[in-house]
Amino acid sequence: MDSLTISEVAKQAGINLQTIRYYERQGLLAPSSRTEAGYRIFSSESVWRIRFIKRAQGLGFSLKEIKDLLFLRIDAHTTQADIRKRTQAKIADVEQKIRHLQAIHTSLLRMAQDCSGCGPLKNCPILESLDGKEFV
Amino acid sequence: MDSLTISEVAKQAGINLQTIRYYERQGLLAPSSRTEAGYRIFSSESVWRIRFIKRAQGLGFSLKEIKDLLFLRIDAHTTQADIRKRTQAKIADVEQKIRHLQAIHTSLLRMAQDCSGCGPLKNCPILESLDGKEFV
DNA sequence: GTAAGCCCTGTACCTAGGTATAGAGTCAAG
DNA sequence: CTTGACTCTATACCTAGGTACAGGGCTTAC
Repeated sequence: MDSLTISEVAKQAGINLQTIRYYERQGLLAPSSRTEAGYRIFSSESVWRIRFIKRAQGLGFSLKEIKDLLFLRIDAHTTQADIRKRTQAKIADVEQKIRHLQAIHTSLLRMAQDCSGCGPLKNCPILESLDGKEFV
Repeated sequence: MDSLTISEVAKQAGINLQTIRYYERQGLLAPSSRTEAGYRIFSSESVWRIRFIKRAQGLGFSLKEIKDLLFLRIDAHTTQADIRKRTQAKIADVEQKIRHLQAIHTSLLRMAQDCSGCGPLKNCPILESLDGKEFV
């Protein structure tokens, strides 16, 4: 009752069947065994693992980083501190992305504020900004 | 003196030569003419246009959106209001991305704070979060 | 025993924004 | 008149994260 076919896993995890095979190729997931005919057999743990992957992706981890996390987890020498360190690196990463987007946001806002929304196009301050006449 | 070869444009705009041909294929840029031998001839305006593209990219516009902006600009019926509207749509887009990253940031921070950084791995609150036992 | 509905592998395709390579033609200097 | 630097097109390759399809093999119910 704990042995699932690939389509059952896909359905339970809410994921495309092809994606499961893709994760297997990427080394993120493996069937616990195969039938004589070569059919993949998964345990319900695989469903958890896919959910883990999806949550971590949602938090901005790449598949490669997630794979690292999974292997860290399996490694007997890994400590909570290791996992915490990865998480803190990812926090710094996300903070960096936010700062970048905020700089973009500021520039766009300034451009839109400078523009009255009327007047001839050739005097459009937004396009002038993009032309680099006064914008860094 | 206003007619440049592709490699001169590439050098002046600080961009890869192949990228210029790529932009041409994408309809973002075109040589003003060709020599008899088929060599592209650019005007120095192309250098400005590439800078425009690079600035707009830096502000989070995709090449497709930039192409739209360029065509808007050429269209005689376009007004400042049209350009302003695009810019405001992009502002909303950037704000959305910032909100998403901030939600990620909050979750990651909470996970890291819950984790003392010591203790056995099997009790790691970060991994528990990712396992979905208490985390949305 | 056969048809539907699974499953397998391998390969190609997709977006986005390029970069690289192959094979051929052109141009200018010595 | 040849050599090296430049250009052309076409095609392949790259990351990231998948998705789709072709051609075949199981399995199960009728």
